[in-house]
Amino acid sequence: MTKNLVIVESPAKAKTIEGFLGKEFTVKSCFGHVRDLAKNELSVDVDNEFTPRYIISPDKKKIVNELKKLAEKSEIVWLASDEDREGEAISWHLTQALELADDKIKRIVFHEITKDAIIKAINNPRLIDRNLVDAQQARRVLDRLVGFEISPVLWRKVKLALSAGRVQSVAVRLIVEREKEIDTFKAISAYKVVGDFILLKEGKEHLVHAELNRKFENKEEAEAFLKKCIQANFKVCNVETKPARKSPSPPFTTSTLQQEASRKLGFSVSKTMVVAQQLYEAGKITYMRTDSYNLSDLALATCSKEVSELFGKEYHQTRKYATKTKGAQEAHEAIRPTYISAHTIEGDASQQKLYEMIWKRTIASQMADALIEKTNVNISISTTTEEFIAKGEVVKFDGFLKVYIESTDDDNEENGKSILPPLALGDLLNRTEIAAIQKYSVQPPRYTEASLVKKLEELGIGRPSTYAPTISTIQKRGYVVIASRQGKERLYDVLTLKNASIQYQQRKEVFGFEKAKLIPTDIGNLVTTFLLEHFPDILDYNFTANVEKEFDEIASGHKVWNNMLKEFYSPFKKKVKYIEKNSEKVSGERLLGVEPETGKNVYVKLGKYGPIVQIGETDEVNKPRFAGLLKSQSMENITLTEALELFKLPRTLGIYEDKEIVASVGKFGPYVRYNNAFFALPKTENPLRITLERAIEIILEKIEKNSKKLIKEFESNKEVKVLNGRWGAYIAIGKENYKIPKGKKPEELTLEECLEISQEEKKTGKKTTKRSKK
DNA sequence: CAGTGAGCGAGCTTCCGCTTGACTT
Repeated sequence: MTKNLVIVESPAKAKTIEGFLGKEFTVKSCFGHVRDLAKNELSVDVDNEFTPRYIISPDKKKIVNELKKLAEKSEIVWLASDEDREGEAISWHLTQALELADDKIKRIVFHEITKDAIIKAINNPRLIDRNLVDAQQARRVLDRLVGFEISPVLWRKVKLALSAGRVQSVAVRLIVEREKEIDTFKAISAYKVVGDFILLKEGKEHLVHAELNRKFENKEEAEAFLKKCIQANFKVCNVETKPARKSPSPPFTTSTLQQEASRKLGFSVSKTMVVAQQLYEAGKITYMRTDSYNLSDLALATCSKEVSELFGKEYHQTRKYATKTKGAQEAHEAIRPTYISAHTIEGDASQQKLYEMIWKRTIASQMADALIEKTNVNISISTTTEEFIAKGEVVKFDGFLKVYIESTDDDNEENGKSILPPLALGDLLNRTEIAAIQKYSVQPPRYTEASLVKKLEELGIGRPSTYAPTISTIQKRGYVVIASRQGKERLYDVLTLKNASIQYQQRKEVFGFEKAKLIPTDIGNLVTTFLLEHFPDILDYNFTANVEKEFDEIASGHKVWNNMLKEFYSPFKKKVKYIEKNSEKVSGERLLGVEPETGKNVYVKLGKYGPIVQIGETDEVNKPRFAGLLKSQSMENITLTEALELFKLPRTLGIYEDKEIVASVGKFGPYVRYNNAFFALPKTENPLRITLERAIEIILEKIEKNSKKLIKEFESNKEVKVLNGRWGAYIAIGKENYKIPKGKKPEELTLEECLEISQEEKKTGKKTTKRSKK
């Protein structure tokens, strides 16, 4: 019987800490919050001091019971949840859920998982900070009020099952507004001039590449300049060398890890988190949901040793980074390898790549600046005052660059920062070619998942644990999609001076191509417009920052939490009621034109199940006709011709083996139907255009694939099957499915083994998976 | 589950943050 029960949030952490403490301590994890507001009702008594009604979260009942039993047998319960607002609340909820007496609990905190830190924490227990808990309650209740009051307004005024929230609505707004910027963006162009010269020195020819120190607004000016160059002499008129230094980036936080993994490894935000979680659970890295740049003293010391041994003492520099992130809570360390000495790890390719990146970033953060020598050489032109400038860069001491180079979102800086030939004042240069190239300004880039996270973090909106879920929520609600945009072609001018003649040329370039970016949908646009009109304060980019200030005042005891909520709620609720009563339903209806045959109006608007086209008026005796838009179309861009075409569905494509093939769009997207079965069309196919041949191909493929679904069947018991599913092989018995234990080959399973596995899983209480209803 | 889109109105949807497994066209 142990005397001490320590409760932390994460099970991996519990395991590590148990090793540090003696036999007298049992360490358990509560898996985060154990109580919350009930899911399907407001659960806040708004007329009575905003008293929350908490329940034990259904998925935590088991763990709460277990902890309760252990707590009863213990003398002291050490509440060791994270040292931040949520962590403090978790501890307080534990005292309530486990019914712990005040004299039985001790609250302890530590920021790093080292033996010293834990022992120190145990020796310095404190009480639960009720002010901090109240700040969390204010945060929780505010989010509930915002979400559960505004969402129903959207159901009635826009479309069913939509949602609004302090974080998600602002995230969507960012994407919507970026798209607007792109729509209204007008590219302007200027002529950039680059020159190639030859330097003759010591019998050798050296090539010098330089750029003019100004741009020209139009072709005429550019041409006039080139003409002046025909007779000109080019001479080095200034050589300037100055030292510069580059410093490494701080070690990773959740958000910077997501950004860098996206740029360097092409990982989605959620993939990064899944892989990081695996590394964490395997004990390879520290906790992956953090906003702190801090490294433990132990980590600093081992980095110092590692750098010195690998590269020499002169490469090492101890650095501590201060957090500049708004609202950071810094309950953890930065993300770093648990053991710096492990340069690589075992694991799958994703784990290895992500680990290597974390290792390099951590090590580099404790390395010396790179020392660089930058050289600017000015080249005068005898016939005019403009000058060419050649830039060179020489790394004198590589420092941290030996290990790690951070990438940026706009990796298109091409202008050569290379080594320059030995240019000296007064050197004469021969021109080989001077070109004036028309360059267009670049439209703002659409957000990637990772760059959206970066923006949200800058605004102090969302937390490390919610970045990935937020991105998936706004997609699930249909506000945004991840899609690519084809680039468009345009011509640009190139004027080239070679020998004594100027050649004029037009070249083609593709611009605006973007791959896998966040793009708003019609619904995203409509909802954002609606919310901006009626709830501008909540959609304000500073809303979170402002309420955070109030949460801080609650935490410091200068404000009472339910008073803060009262101040917010009274005007807010009034607004909600007013809108319910006075605002019209929005559908984004737009008149496209008239149908030629009938002269009836053709509209596009948001219907109950998504965007639709309507021919005729709603109040006519003859009901209007409707057709849904294709996924690739949008309410904003659809043309009358495209809209009318939609009414050609369903389309009969032809006959295959005596049966008709029909293409159309259904509840689940475009499909072809054949022999009473449905075959979903891949994204690349359009039901309006698909040919009979292609449809047959798709049908045969699917039939082929289905035949492979069955791995094994048993004569004596037809109920039992081994099937191939999306996540590999599984056993299906009637309508229940069972996992195949690791180490067993699906093809070799016998009927007896299958039944045994199903019995086993039922007994261990594992939830068997039933076919989802509906 | 693969043809809905009016209006009536039963019963439903929805937030953010903390944590892991379980999840099967």
